[in-house]
Amino acid sequence: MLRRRTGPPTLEEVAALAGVGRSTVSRVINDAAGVKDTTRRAVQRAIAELGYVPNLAARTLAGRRADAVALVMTEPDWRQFGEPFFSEIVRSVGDALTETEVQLLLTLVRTDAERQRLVEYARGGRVDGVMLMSVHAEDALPDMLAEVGLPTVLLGRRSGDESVTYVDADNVGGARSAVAHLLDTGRRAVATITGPSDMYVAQCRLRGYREALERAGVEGRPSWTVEGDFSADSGHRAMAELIERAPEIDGVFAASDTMAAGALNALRAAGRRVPDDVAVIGFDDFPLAQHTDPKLTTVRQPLEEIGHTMVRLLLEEMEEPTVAWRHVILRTELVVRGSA
Amino acid sequence: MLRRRTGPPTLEEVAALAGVGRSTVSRVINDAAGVKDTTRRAVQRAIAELGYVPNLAARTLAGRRADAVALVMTEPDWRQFGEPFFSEIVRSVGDALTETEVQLLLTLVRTDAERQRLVEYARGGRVDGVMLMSVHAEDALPDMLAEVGLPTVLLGRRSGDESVTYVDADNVGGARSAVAHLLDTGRRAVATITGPSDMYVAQCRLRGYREALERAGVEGRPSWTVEGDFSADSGHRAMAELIERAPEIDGVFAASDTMAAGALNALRAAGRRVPDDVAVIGFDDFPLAQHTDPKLTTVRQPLEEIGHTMVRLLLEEMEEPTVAWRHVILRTELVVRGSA
DNA sequence: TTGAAAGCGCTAACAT
DNA sequence: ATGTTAGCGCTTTCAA
Repeated sequence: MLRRRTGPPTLEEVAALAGVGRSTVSRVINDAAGVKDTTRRAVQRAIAELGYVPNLAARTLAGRRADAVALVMTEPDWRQFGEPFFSEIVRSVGDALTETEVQLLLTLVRTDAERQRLVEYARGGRVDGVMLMSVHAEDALPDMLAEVGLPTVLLGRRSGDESVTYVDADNVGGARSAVAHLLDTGRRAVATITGPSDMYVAQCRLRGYREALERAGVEGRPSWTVEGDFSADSGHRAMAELIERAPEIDGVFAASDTMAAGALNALRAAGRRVPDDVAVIGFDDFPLAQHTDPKLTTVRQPLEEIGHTMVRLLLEEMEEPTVAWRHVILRTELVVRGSA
Repeated sequence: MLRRRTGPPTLEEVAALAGVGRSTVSRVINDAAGVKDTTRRAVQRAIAELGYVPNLAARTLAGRRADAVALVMTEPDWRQFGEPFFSEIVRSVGDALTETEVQLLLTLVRTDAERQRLVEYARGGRVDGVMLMSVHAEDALPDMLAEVGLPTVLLGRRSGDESVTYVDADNVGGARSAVAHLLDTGRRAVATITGPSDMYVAQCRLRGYREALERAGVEGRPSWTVEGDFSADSGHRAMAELIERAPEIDGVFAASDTMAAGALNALRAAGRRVPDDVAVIGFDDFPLAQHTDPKLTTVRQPLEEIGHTMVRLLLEEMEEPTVAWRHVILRTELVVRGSA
């Protein structure tokens, strides 16, 4: 590091210049009570004059916290990064933190080397807590962090009995209400395009679909369920397959709006009118729907609230560490727009 | 897993368990030479047994570096975040760092409070260097960092005489070659949709446009230049305006492919055939063009190389701090696809 | 090849 | 209200 001549100004130098003791300076920069106003001023003047900035490493080492939290994105498929879903989460997490003294650190974990580096970084005490997005079922990262007592919050669950604190949307309920809506509006043969069956979120949405059918006394058929991978392309292919093998369907619930958009295209390409012949509802990965079809009815996830809640849980856990993990499931909302 | 008994294991505890001194353990974890092989093994065993991870704050304080760099995104308009341009840069920077011990920290700076927080974070010694993306002309952040001797690299310039080390694409040359291509392929009345005139990058691309016209001996008209804001919408509006006030144009150079996409739509809406009636070239914010029009001819920026170069410059500067700032301008490439 | 000891700059008891 | 002091966990001379 360049400076090291005398190095950057230290608290001690400030104290000397202000003619006070170290601890007084410490009190001033930490807004502690019990400093005479004139003294405080003198110290502040010295700080300004020297351009003093506290050494965070020293502060952390001396027992206080790192005043930083990490928002980790574990995504091998890098293109996900640009998705509105993520940028929306990042934005809301940033918003929730903007009032605090806590610095938000976004980090990427793609390879095992990066995973290892992150663990060392976090365990090394550089952050006070970690939020993880898009964690896959087999990923041990959350456990590696939580087990060491580092406050950790997950966005979504890896499975039905997730042990780490998490915030999730009510995927089952959301799917159920979407399908119920289709049935309520006169559709009978409602199909579904699911997400990858090894993802818990996809399982939940499929469960919701099934529950809605069951509650309405509709006998679903195996041919009404096709698996996609959340991408628009897969939605297109799945829809084409549905048209082929179950021409009777008049409603579709897609486990993501991206797939819903693909399905819409496939329907139109096949000459089916939407929503007259077939109605489509997608599970909303948020503002994306607006880019694809502004009239697509969707199940909206409360992304803003998810971000805020993650931050709240994390800060709470940082404040007073608990052994009890907490799980929050947020309600979704069915947004009915023109074309469903 | 038991923890927090006395806190996480320290180097000292490792030393005790291994039956050696502190410094020996330090040497082992830092891969320093001069440790007998059997000793090294013993230490490693102790480390594993205790699950020891070095305290990074202590390490940093003791004089070594933070082993982290920040990639800062200063973007009030948050929606930019999802742009392929940024995700591509983030990806390539991450790639360039993946082999190193350096942790990449992405941070967002939207408000002044966040700006301040970042400065304190960086000056506080938590990162060894900073890369900044999408810095606006009036932003003093780069200076605030560079002036304290913190290695700093900019993506793009704030003005013609940028003082902080930067990496930029050859915007003038890229624009020139795009327009030259249009002229070479028989277009005469080539218009341009510029970016915001207060952004240096937009100025450069406009300059390139003008230079190309001049070199070809084509007399440009004021009505051939319309200002957009890099968004697709603005491209659409600008094109509509061009059609209106300069119906003679048969070629358009847009300062971003996003605007080019908007322009394309406007042209088609107006019944102009593309590229038969009007050819369009956009300055590529990278993979985006593929989402809009796979046949759109574009000026491609070497984003991968930009990211790598930023990292290289930063690491070099971290290695041995220089007073001399360095500027790198990378060549662009005209990618001719079907429809130009 | 190894250990002992002196800080790195700060916070937080504890004195005053 | 303020100063003194003892660490926080590590790296790094300097001896041995």
